[in-house]
Amino acid sequence: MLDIKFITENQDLVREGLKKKGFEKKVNLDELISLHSEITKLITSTQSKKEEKNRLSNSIKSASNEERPQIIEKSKKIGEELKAEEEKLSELQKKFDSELARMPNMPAPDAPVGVDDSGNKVIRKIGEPTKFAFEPLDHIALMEKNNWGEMERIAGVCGSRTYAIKNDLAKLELAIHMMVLDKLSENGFNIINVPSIAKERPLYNMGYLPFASDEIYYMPADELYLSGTAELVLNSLHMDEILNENDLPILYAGFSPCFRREAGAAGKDTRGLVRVHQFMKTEQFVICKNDIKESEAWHQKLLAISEEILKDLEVPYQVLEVCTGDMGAPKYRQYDLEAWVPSQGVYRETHSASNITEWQARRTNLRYRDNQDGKVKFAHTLNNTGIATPRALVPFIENHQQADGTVKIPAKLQPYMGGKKFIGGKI
RNA sequence: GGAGAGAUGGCUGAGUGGUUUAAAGCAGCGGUCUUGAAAACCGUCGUGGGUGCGAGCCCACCGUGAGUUCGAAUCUCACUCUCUCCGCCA
Repeated sequence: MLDIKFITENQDLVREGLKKKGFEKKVNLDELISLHSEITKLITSTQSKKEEKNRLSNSIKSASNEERPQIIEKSKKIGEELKAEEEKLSELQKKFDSELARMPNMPAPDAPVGVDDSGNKVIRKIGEPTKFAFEPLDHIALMEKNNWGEMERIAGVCGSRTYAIKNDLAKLELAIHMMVLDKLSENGFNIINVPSIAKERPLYNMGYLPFASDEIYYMPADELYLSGTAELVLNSLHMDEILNENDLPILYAGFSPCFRREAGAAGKDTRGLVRVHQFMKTEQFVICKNDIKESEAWHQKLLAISEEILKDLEVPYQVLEVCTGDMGAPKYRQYDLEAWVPSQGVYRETHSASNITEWQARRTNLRYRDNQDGKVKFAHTLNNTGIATPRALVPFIENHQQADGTVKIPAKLQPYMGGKKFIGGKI
Protein backbone atom coordinates (compact mmCIF):
# COMPACT_ATOMS: atom_id res chain seq x y z
CA MET A 1 0.00 0.00 0.00
CA LEU A 2 1.17 3.51 -0.75
CA ASP A 3 0.81 6.48 1.58
CA ILE A 4 -2.08 8.64 0.34
CA LYS A 5 -0.11 11.72 1.39
CA PHE A 6 2.77 10.57 -0.79
CA ILE A 7 0.35 10.01 -3.66
CA THR A 8 -1.29 13.43 -3.48
CA GLU A 9 2.04 15.22 -3.11
CA ASN A 10 3.83 13.28 -5.87
CA GLN A 11 1.17 12.71 -8.49
CA ASP A 12 3.51 12.91 -11.49
CA LEU A 13 5.93 10.48 -9.93
CA VAL A 14 3.12 8.07 -9.08
CA ARG A 15 1.67 8.33 -12.57
CA GLU A 16 5.08 7.49 -14.01
CA GLY A 17 5.47 4.55 -11.64
CA LEU A 18 2.04 3.19 -12.57
CA LYS A 19 2.96 3.41 -16.25
CA LYS A 20 6.27 1.61 -15.75
CA LYS A 21 4.53 -1.18 -13.88
CA GLY A 22 1.75 -1.45 -16.43
CA PHE A 23 -0.93 -0.35 -13.97
CA GLU A 24 -2.08 2.94 -15.47
CA LYS A 25 -5.31 1.35 -16.70
CA LYS A 26 -5.81 -0.92 -13.70
CA VAL A 27 -6.15 1.85 -11.14
CA ASN A 28 -7.87 5.20 -11.21
CA LEU A 29 -5.51 7.73 -9.68
CA ASP A 30 -7.77 10.74 -10.24
CA GLU A 31 -10.71 9.04 -8.56
CA LEU A 32 -8.51 8.01 -5.65
CA ILE A 33 -7.38 11.57 -5.07
CA SER A 34 -10.84 13.09 -5.39
CA LEU A 35 -12.28 10.44 -3.06
CA HIS A 36 -9.63 11.33 -0.52
CA SER A 37 -10.45 15.02 -0.52
CA GLU A 38 -14.16 14.27 -0.29
CA ILE A 39 -13.55 11.94 2.65
CA THR A 40 -11.40 14.49 4.43
CA LYS A 41 -14.16 17.10 4.19
CA LEU A 42 -16.73 14.66 5.47
CA ILE A 43 -14.50 13.64 8.38
CA THR A 44 -14.15 17.26 9.42
CA SER A 45 -17.91 17.68 9.35
CA THR A 46 -18.74 14.49 11.28
CA GLN A 47 -16.15 15.30 13.90
CA SER A 48 -17.61 18.70 14.65
CA LYS A 49 -21.05 17.10 14.96
CA LYS A 50 -19.65 14.56 17.38
CA GLU A 51 -18.02 17.33 19.35
CA GLU A 52 -21.36 19.12 19.66
CA LYS A 53 -23.12 15.92 20.63
CA ASN A 54 -20.54 15.11 23.29
CA ARG A 55 -20.96 18.58 24.72
CA LEU A 56 -24.73 18.22 24.95
CA SER A 57 -24.55 14.76 26.52
CA ASN A 58 -22.11 15.93 29.14
CA SER A 59 -24.36 18.83 30.08
CA ILE A 60 -27.39 16.61 30.77
CA LYS A 61 -26.43 15.48 34.23
CA SER A 62 -26.12 19.00 35.58
CA ALA A 63 -29.10 20.33 33.63
CA SER A 64 -32.37 21.24 35.31
CA ASN A 65 -35.47 19.13 34.84
CA GLU A 66 -36.93 21.73 32.49
CA GLU A 67 -33.83 21.94 30.31
CA ARG A 68 -33.20 18.24 30.06
CA PRO A 69 -35.87 17.20 27.51
CA GLN A 70 -34.81 20.01 25.19
CA ILE A 71 -31.18 19.03 25.29
CA ILE A 72 -32.04 15.39 24.66
CA GLU A 73 -34.19 16.42 21.71
CA LYS A 74 -31.39 18.53 20.26
CA SER A 75 -28.84 15.78 20.73
CA LYS A 76 -31.12 13.24 19.06
CA LYS A 77 -31.50 15.49 16.06
CA ILE A 78 -27.74 15.89 15.66
CA GLY A 79 -27.43 12.16 16.07
CA GLU A 80 -29.71 11.57 13.10
CA GLU A 81 -27.76 13.96 10.90
CA LEU A 82 -24.56 12.35 12.05
CA LYS A 83 -25.78 8.89 11.18
CA ALA A 84 -26.58 9.90 7.61
CA GLU A 85 -23.16 11.47 7.19
CA GLU A 86 -21.37 8.50 8.68
CA GLU A 87 -23.13 6.11 6.34
CA LYS A 88 -21.99 8.12 3.38
CA LEU A 89 -18.51 8.36 4.83
CA SER A 90 -18.15 4.62 5.32
CA GLU A 91 -19.38 4.03 1.78
CA LEU A 92 -16.74 6.39 0.38
CA GLN A 93 -14.12 4.98 2.70
CA LYS A 94 -14.79 1.47 1.41
CA LYS A 95 -14.40 2.61 -2.17
CA PHE A 96 -11.25 4.50 -1.28
CA ASP A 97 -9.72 1.56 0.60
CA SER A 98 -10.26 -0.90 -2.22
CA GLU A 99 -8.89 1.58 -4.76
CA LEU A 100 -5.82 2.28 -2.61
CA ALA A 101 -5.29 -1.45 -2.03
CA ARG A 102 -4.95 -1.84 -5.81
CA MET A 103 -2.10 0.63 -6.03
CA PRO A 104 1.19 -1.14 -6.71
CA ASN A 105 4.46 -0.20 -5.07
CA MET A 106 6.60 2.29 -6.96
CA PRO A 107 9.54 0.61 -8.69
CA ALA A 108 13.14 1.59 -7.98
CA PRO A 109 14.06 4.62 -10.12
CA ASP A 110 16.89 2.68 -11.75
CA ALA A 111 15.01 -0.63 -12.22
CA PRO A 112 15.01 -1.73 -15.87
CA VAL A 113 11.85 -0.58 -17.61
CA GLY A 114 9.90 -3.10 -19.65
CA VAL A 115 6.45 -4.49 -20.28
CA ASP A 116 7.08 -8.21 -19.71
CA ASP A 117 9.83 -10.77 -19.08
CA SER A 118 11.53 -9.83 -22.35
CA GLY A 119 12.61 -6.64 -20.58
CA ASN A 120 14.48 -8.47 -17.82
CA LYS A 121 18.23 -7.85 -17.71
CA VAL A 122 20.82 -10.58 -17.31
CA ILE A 123 23.29 -9.22 -14.76
CA ARG A 124 25.71 -12.14 -14.67
CA LYS A 125 26.09 -15.80 -15.55
CA ILE A 126 27.90 -18.14 -13.19
CA GLY A 127 29.21 -21.42 -14.55
CA GLU A 128 28.87 -22.78 -18.07
CA PRO A 129 25.92 -24.81 -19.36
CA THR A 130 26.87 -28.39 -18.57
CA LYS A 131 28.47 -30.36 -21.42
CA PHE A 132 27.89 -34.09 -21.60
CA ALA A 133 30.00 -36.75 -23.29
CA PHE A 134 26.82 -38.81 -23.66
CA GLU A 135 23.17 -38.16 -24.51
CA PRO A 136 21.74 -36.69 -21.30
CA LEU A 137 18.29 -37.64 -20.05
CA ASP A 138 15.63 -35.23 -18.88
CA HIS A 139 14.66 -35.34 -15.21
CA ILE A 140 11.59 -37.49 -15.86
CA ALA A 141 13.62 -40.17 -17.64
CA LEU A 142 16.19 -40.05 -14.84
CA MET A 143 13.43 -40.61 -12.29
CA GLU A 144 12.10 -43.57 -14.24
CA LYS A 145 15.52 -45.08 -14.68
CA ASN A 146 16.30 -44.89 -10.93
CA ASN A 147 12.88 -45.75 -9.49
CA TRP A 148 12.67 -42.27 -8.07
CA GLY A 149 9.11 -41.33 -9.00
CA GLU A 150 5.45 -42.31 -9.25
CA MET A 151 4.38 -39.60 -11.64
CA GLU A 152 1.71 -41.41 -13.70
CA ARG A 153 0.08 -43.18 -10.78
CA ILE A 154 0.02 -40.11 -8.57
CA ALA A 155 -1.78 -38.02 -11.20
CA GLY A 156 -4.60 -40.58 -11.12
CA VAL A 157 -4.82 -40.35 -7.34
CA CYS A 158 -4.13 -36.68 -6.70
CA GLY A 159 -4.77 -34.93 -10.02
CA SER A 160 -2.52 -33.20 -12.49
CA ARG A 161 0.49 -31.17 -11.40
CA THR A 162 1.17 -33.31 -8.37
CA TYR A 163 4.27 -35.33 -7.73
CA ALA A 164 5.50 -38.27 -5.75
CA ILE A 165 9.21 -38.92 -5.50
CA LYS A 166 10.85 -41.97 -4.03
CA ASN A 167 13.96 -43.36 -2.44
CA ASP A 168 17.17 -41.32 -2.74
CA LEU A 169 15.42 -38.53 -4.63
CA ALA A 170 12.94 -38.18 -1.77
CA LYS A 171 15.83 -38.00 0.69
CA LEU A 172 17.62 -35.54 -1.55
CA GLU A 173 14.66 -33.18 -1.43
CA LEU A 174 14.79 -33.02 2.36
CA ALA A 175 18.59 -32.98 2.43
CA ILE A 176 18.73 -29.86 0.29
CA HIS A 177 16.29 -28.10 2.62
CA MET A 178 18.41 -29.09 5.61
CA MET A 179 21.53 -27.74 3.93
CA VAL A 180 19.79 -24.45 3.16
CA LEU A 181 18.33 -24.14 6.66
CA ASP A 182 21.80 -24.66 8.14
CA LYS A 183 23.24 -21.97 5.89
CA LEU A 184 20.51 -19.51 6.83
CA SER A 185 20.93 -20.35 10.48
CA GLU A 186 24.66 -19.60 10.18
CA ASN A 187 23.72 -16.25 8.67
CA GLY A 188 21.64 -15.30 11.70
CA PHE A 189 18.20 -16.33 10.47
CA ASN A 190 15.65 -17.78 12.88
CA ILE A 191 14.46 -21.09 11.52
CA ILE A 192 10.70 -21.27 11.67
CA ASN A 193 8.38 -23.94 10.31
CA VAL A 194 5.07 -22.27 9.62
CA PRO A 195 1.52 -23.36 8.74
CA SER A 196 0.27 -23.51 5.20
CA ILE A 197 -3.23 -22.46 6.14
CA ALA A 198 -4.07 -18.85 6.81
CA LYS A 199 -6.92 -16.43 7.28
CA GLU A 200 -7.80 -13.78 4.76
CA ARG A 201 -6.06 -10.82 6.36
CA PRO A 202 -2.51 -12.14 5.82
CA LEU A 203 -3.28 -12.62 2.13
CA TYR A 204 -4.30 -9.02 1.87
CA ASN A 205 -1.28 -7.93 3.93
CA MET A 206 1.15 -9.65 1.61
CA GLY A 207 -0.55 -8.39 -1.54
CA TYR A 208 -1.79 -11.80 -2.68
CA LEU A 209 -5.23 -10.24 -2.47
CA PRO A 210 -6.47 -8.61 -4.58
CA PHE A 211 -3.60 -9.02 -7.04
CA ALA A 212 -3.25 -12.81 -7.41
CA SER A 213 -6.61 -14.13 -6.26
CA ASP A 214 -6.70 -16.74 -9.07
CA GLU A 215 -3.57 -18.35 -7.70
CA ILE A 216 -4.96 -19.24 -4.28
CA TYR A 217 -6.74 -22.29 -2.91
CA TYR A 218 -9.67 -21.37 -0.70
CA MET A 219 -11.52 -23.61 1.77
CA PRO A 220 -14.97 -22.07 2.11
CA ALA A 221 -16.20 -24.39 4.87
CA ASP A 222 -13.60 -22.90 7.20
CA GLU A 223 -12.99 -19.55 5.50
CA LEU A 224 -9.31 -20.39 5.27
CA TYR A 225 -6.77 -20.24 2.47
CA LEU A 226 -3.83 -22.45 1.52
CA SER A 227 -0.61 -20.53 1.51
CA GLY A 228 1.54 -20.29 -1.61
CA THR A 229 4.64 -19.29 0.34
CA ALA A 230 5.87 -18.96 3.92
CA GLU A 231 6.26 -15.25 3.14
CA LEU A 232 2.50 -15.05 3.66
CA VAL A 233 2.72 -16.03 7.31
CA LEU A 234 6.07 -14.39 8.07
CA ASN A 235 4.92 -11.03 6.77
CA SER A 236 1.95 -11.12 9.14
CA LEU A 237 3.68 -12.66 12.14
CA HIS A 238 4.20 -9.22 13.69
CA MET A 239 1.09 -7.53 12.31
CA ASP A 240 -0.27 -4.56 14.24
CA GLU A 241 2.85 -4.55 16.42
CA ILE A 242 5.09 -1.62 17.19
CA LEU A 243 8.54 -3.12 17.44
CA ASN A 244 11.53 -1.56 19.09
CA GLU A 245 14.18 -0.44 16.62
CA ASN A 246 16.66 -2.51 18.62
CA ASP A 247 14.67 -5.64 17.69
CA LEU A 248 15.53 -5.04 14.02
CA PRO A 249 16.51 -6.54 11.71
CA ILE A 250 14.38 -9.67 12.17
CA LEU A 251 15.50 -12.56 9.99
CA TYR A 252 13.36 -15.62 9.35
CA ALA A 253 14.09 -18.81 7.46
CA GLY A 254 10.58 -20.14 7.04
CA PHE A 255 9.91 -23.67 5.88
CA SER A 256 6.46 -24.72 4.69
CA PRO A 257 4.50 -26.77 2.20
CA CYS A 258 3.21 -24.36 -0.46
CA PHE A 259 0.09 -24.54 -2.61
CA ARG A 260 -0.60 -22.81 -5.91
CA ARG A 261 -3.47 -23.26 -8.34
CA GLU A 262 -1.32 -22.36 -11.38
CA ALA A 263 -4.51 -21.12 -12.99
CA GLY A 264 -2.69 -18.90 -15.45
CA ALA A 265 -0.22 -21.57 -16.50
CA ALA A 266 -2.52 -23.95 -18.39
CA GLY A 267 -0.47 -26.05 -20.79
CA LYS A 268 2.90 -24.87 -19.43
CA ASP A 269 5.24 -27.41 -17.83
CA THR A 270 2.50 -29.99 -17.45
CA ARG A 271 4.98 -32.82 -17.15
CA GLY A 272 7.45 -33.38 -14.40
CA LEU A 273 8.56 -31.44 -11.36
CA VAL A 274 8.86 -27.87 -12.63
CA ARG A 275 5.37 -26.57 -11.91
CA VAL A 276 3.27 -28.44 -9.35
CA HIS A 277 0.33 -27.49 -7.13
CA GLN A 278 2.03 -28.52 -3.90
CA PHE A 279 5.70 -28.08 -3.16
CA MET A 280 8.10 -27.33 -0.31
CA LYS A 281 9.88 -24.07 0.15
CA THR A 282 12.40 -22.62 2.53
CA GLU A 283 11.93 -18.87 2.40
CA GLN A 284 14.20 -16.03 3.49
CA PHE A 285 12.35 -13.12 5.07
CA VAL A 286 13.73 -9.87 6.49
CA ILE A 287 12.11 -7.06 8.47
CA CYS A 288 14.41 -4.04 8.68
CA LYS A 289 14.42 -0.29 9.29
CA ASN A 290 12.66 2.14 6.98
CA ASP A 291 15.88 3.15 5.29
CA ILE A 292 16.28 2.49 1.60
CA LYS A 293 20.05 2.11 1.88
CA GLU A 294 19.66 -0.50 4.56
CA SER A 295 16.96 -2.49 2.78
CA GLU A 296 18.87 -2.34 -0.52
CA ALA A 297 21.88 -3.74 1.34
CA TRP A 298 19.74 -6.55 2.75
CA HIS A 299 18.45 -7.21 -0.74
CA GLN A 300 22.00 -7.73 -1.97
CA LYS A 301 22.72 -9.95 1.01
CA LEU A 302 19.67 -12.15 0.32
CA LEU A 303 20.68 -12.42 -3.31
CA ALA A 304 24.22 -13.37 -2.31
CA ILE A 305 22.94 -16.10 -0.01
CA SER A 306 20.81 -17.69 -2.70
CA GLU A 307 23.68 -17.49 -5.19
CA GLU A 308 25.84 -19.24 -2.64
CA ILE A 309 23.19 -21.97 -2.37
CA LEU A 310 23.25 -22.60 -6.12
CA LYS A 311 27.05 -22.55 -6.04
CA ASP A 312 27.04 -25.11 -3.23
CA LEU A 313 24.69 -27.22 -5.34
CA GLU A 314 27.14 -26.74 -8.24
CA VAL A 315 24.42 -25.78 -10.67
CA PRO A 316 25.11 -23.21 -13.45
CA TYR A 317 22.85 -20.19 -13.17
CA GLN A 318 22.23 -16.63 -14.24
CA VAL A 319 21.07 -13.58 -12.28
CA LEU A 320 18.32 -11.39 -13.72
CA GLU A 321 17.19 -8.00 -12.65
CA VAL A 322 13.47 -8.14 -13.31
CA CYS A 323 11.98 -5.23 -15.24
CA THR A 324 9.19 -2.96 -14.00
CA GLY A 325 6.46 -4.64 -16.06
CA ASP A 326 7.36 -8.16 -14.95
CA MET A 327 7.84 -7.59 -11.23
CA GLY A 328 4.71 -7.99 -9.12
CA ALA A 329 2.68 -5.14 -7.66
CA PRO A 330 4.33 -5.20 -4.20
CA LYS A 331 7.89 -4.90 -5.43
CA TYR A 332 10.40 -2.08 -5.48
CA ARG A 333 13.19 -4.15 -6.97
CA GLN A 334 13.43 -7.82 -7.90
CA TYR A 335 16.20 -10.24 -8.84
CA ASP A 336 15.56 -13.74 -10.12
CA LEU A 337 18.01 -16.60 -10.22
CA GLU A 338 17.61 -19.06 -13.04
CA ALA A 339 19.36 -22.42 -13.12
CA TRP A 340 20.45 -24.18 -16.29
CA VAL A 341 18.12 -27.00 -17.37
CA PRO A 342 20.01 -29.12 -19.93
CA SER A 343 16.98 -30.97 -21.32
CA GLN A 344 15.26 -27.67 -22.16
CA GLY A 345 18.41 -25.80 -23.12
CA VAL A 346 17.30 -22.78 -21.10
CA TYR A 347 17.69 -21.21 -17.67
CA ARG A 348 14.64 -21.72 -15.43
CA GLU A 349 13.70 -19.71 -12.34
CA THR A 350 14.67 -21.19 -8.98
CA HIS A 351 14.87 -18.07 -6.78
CA SER A 352 13.18 -14.70 -6.61
CA ALA A 353 14.50 -11.96 -4.32
CA SER A 354 12.45 -8.84 -3.71
CA ASN A 355 12.66 -5.62 -1.79
CA ILE A 356 9.10 -4.60 -0.90
CA THR A 357 10.13 -1.43 0.97
CA GLU A 358 7.22 -0.33 3.19
CA TRP A 359 4.40 -1.41 0.85
CA GLN A 360 3.61 -4.65 2.72
CA ALA A 361 4.30 -3.19 6.15
CA ARG A 362 1.62 -0.56 5.58
CA ARG A 363 -0.93 -3.26 4.77
CA THR A 364 0.26 -5.37 7.68
CA ASN A 365 0.49 -2.39 10.03
CA LEU A 366 3.99 -3.56 10.94
CA ARG A 367 5.84 -0.72 12.62
CA TYR A 368 8.74 0.12 14.90
CA ARG A 369 9.76 3.06 17.02
CA ASP A 370 12.78 4.90 15.66
CA ASN A 371 15.56 5.44 18.19
CA GLN A 372 16.67 8.77 16.73
CA ASP A 373 13.45 10.75 16.52
CA GLY A 374 11.12 8.55 18.63
CA LYS A 375 8.64 8.34 15.76
CA VAL A 376 6.67 5.28 14.77
CA LYS A 377 7.61 4.10 11.27
CA PHE A 378 6.63 1.35 8.89
CA ALA A 379 9.33 -1.30 8.53
CA HIS A 380 10.81 -2.45 5.25
CA THR A 381 10.28 -6.10 4.33
CA LEU A 382 12.22 -8.31 1.93
CA ASN A 383 11.88 -11.87 0.80
CA ASN A 384 13.80 -14.39 -1.21
CA THR A 385 13.59 -18.06 -1.94
CA GLY A 386 15.97 -20.19 0.08
CA ILE A 387 15.19 -23.25 -1.97
CA ALA A 388 12.00 -24.54 -3.56
CA THR A 389 11.56 -28.22 -4.28
CA PRO A 390 10.88 -30.26 -6.32
CA ARG A 391 11.51 -27.54 -8.89
CA ALA A 392 15.16 -27.15 -7.87
CA LEU A 393 15.66 -30.89 -8.22
CA VAL A 394 15.20 -30.58 -11.98
CA PRO A 395 18.38 -28.63 -12.78
CA PHE A 396 20.13 -30.46 -9.96
CA ILE A 397 19.70 -34.02 -11.19
CA GLU A 398 19.91 -33.11 -14.85
CA ASN A 399 23.21 -31.23 -14.49
CA HIS A 400 24.76 -33.86 -12.21
CA GLN A 401 23.71 -36.95 -14.15
CA GLN A 402 26.36 -39.42 -15.23
CA ALA A 403 26.51 -41.72 -18.27
CA ASP A 404 25.22 -44.64 -16.18
CA GLY A 405 22.17 -42.72 -14.93
CA THR A 406 23.56 -42.04 -11.46
CA VAL A 407 23.60 -38.51 -10.07
CA LYS A 408 26.64 -36.90 -8.48
CA ILE A 409 26.22 -35.31 -5.05
CA PRO A 410 28.34 -32.12 -4.61
CA ALA A 411 30.75 -31.99 -1.68
CA LYS A 412 28.71 -29.44 0.32
CA LEU A 413 25.63 -31.64 0.13
CA GLN A 414 27.28 -34.97 0.90
CA PRO A 415 27.08 -34.60 4.71
CA TYR A 416 23.30 -34.28 4.35
CA MET A 417 23.12 -37.42 2.18
CA GLY A 418 24.92 -39.74 4.55
CA GLY A 419 28.25 -39.09 2.85
CA LYS A 420 27.12 -40.47 -0.48
CA LYS A 421 28.98 -39.16 -3.53
CA PHE A 422 26.47 -40.59 -5.99
CA ILE A 423 22.87 -41.68 -5.86
CA GLY A 424 20.92 -43.93 -8.21
CA GLY A 425 22.19 -46.52 -10.60
CA LYS A 426 21.16 -49.93 -9.36
CA ILE A 427 17.49 -50.66 -8.86
C1' G B 1 -17.79 -31.92 19.01
C1' G B 2 -19.56 -30.65 24.51
C1' A B 3 -19.13 -27.53 29.23
C1' G B 4 -17.03 -23.34 31.59
C1' A B 5 -13.75 -18.89 32.30
C1' G B 6 -11.60 -14.84 30.12
C1' A B 7 -9.54 -10.62 26.56
C1' U B 8 -8.44 -3.04 29.49
C1' G B 9 -2.10 1.04 27.26
C1' G B 10 5.07 -1.85 26.64
C1' C B 11 3.80 -5.08 31.30
C1' U B 12 0.75 -5.85 35.93
C1' G B 13 -3.99 -4.35 37.08
C1' A B 14 -8.66 -1.18 38.96
C1' G B 15 -13.00 0.17 36.74
C1' U B 16 -21.05 -2.97 36.19
C1' G B 17 -24.52 3.57 32.38
C1' G B 18 -22.60 10.22 33.45
C1' U B 19 -15.96 13.81 38.44
C1' U B 20 -12.72 8.22 34.09
C1' U B 21 -10.03 13.38 30.88
C1' A B 22 -9.13 5.02 31.32
C1' A B 23 -7.12 4.86 38.58
C1' A B 24 -2.68 2.88 40.56
C1' G B 25 1.98 0.37 40.20
C1' C B 26 6.17 -1.34 37.21
C1' A B 27 9.28 -0.50 33.05
C1' G B 28 10.93 3.62 29.72
C1' C B 29 12.42 8.85 28.96
C1' G B 30 13.93 13.95 30.99
C1' G B 31 15.47 16.49 35.39
C1' U B 32 16.99 17.58 40.79
C1' C B 33 20.56 15.63 44.16
C1' U B 34 25.71 13.09 43.58
C1' U B 35 32.82 12.96 42.03
C1' G B 36 29.98 8.95 39.47
C1' A B 37 26.12 5.48 40.17
C1' A B 38 22.09 3.70 43.09
C1' A B 39 18.14 5.36 46.12
C1' A B 40 14.77 9.28 46.84
C1' C B 41 12.03 13.23 44.80
C1' C B 42 9.85 16.15 40.53
C1' G B 43 8.20 15.93 35.59
C1' U B 44 7.01 13.17 31.23
C1' C B 45 5.23 8.86 29.02
C1' G B 46 -0.32 4.99 23.73
C1' U B 47 -2.03 4.82 18.38
C1' G B 48 -4.49 6.83 14.24
C1' G B 49 -7.00 11.04 12.31
C1' G B 50 -9.19 16.27 11.69
C1' U B 51 -7.97 21.50 12.23
C1' G B 52 -4.56 25.59 12.87
C1' C B 53 1.46 29.51 10.93
C1' G B 54 1.83 27.88 15.89
C1' A B 55 1.21 26.89 21.55
C1' G B 56 -2.98 24.22 20.95
C1' C B 57 -8.04 22.56 20.22
C1' C B 58 -11.01 18.50 18.62
C1' C B 59 -12.50 13.19 17.00
C1' A B 60 -11.94 7.86 17.31
C1' C B 61 -9.85 3.55 19.68
C1' C B 62 -10.62 -0.83 26.41
C1' G B 63 -10.16 -8.34 21.31
C1' U B 64 -13.38 -7.48 16.28
C1' G B 65 -18.13 -6.02 14.18
C1' A B 66 -23.14 -4.55 14.82
C1' G B 67 -27.02 -2.77 18.29
C1' U B 68 -29.65 -0.22 22.69
C1' U B 69 -29.11 4.95 24.92
C1' C B 70 -29.05 12.00 25.11
C1' G B 71 -24.58 9.30 26.94
C1' A B 72 -21.21 2.58 26.68
C1' A B 73 -14.73 -0.06 28.78
C1' U B 74 -19.54 -0.99 31.46
C1' C B 75 -25.91 -3.33 28.78
C1' U B 76 -27.53 -6.78 24.19
C1' C B 77 -26.20 -9.88 19.87
C1' A B 78 -22.68 -12.14 16.55
C1' C B 79 -17.71 -13.30 15.64
C1' U B 80 -12.24 -14.00 16.72
C1' C B 81 -8.64 -15.56 19.95
C1' U B 82 -6.69 -17.51 24.79
C1' C B 83 -7.12 -20.74 29.07
C1' U B 84 -9.44 -25.09 31.99
C1' C B 85 -12.15 -29.69 31.81
C1' C B 86 -14.64 -33.80 28.87
C1' G B 87 -14.80 -36.52 24.09
C1' C B 88 -12.12 -37.84 19.58
C1' C B 89 -7.33 -38.12 17.46
C1' A B 90 -1.50 -38.41 14.15
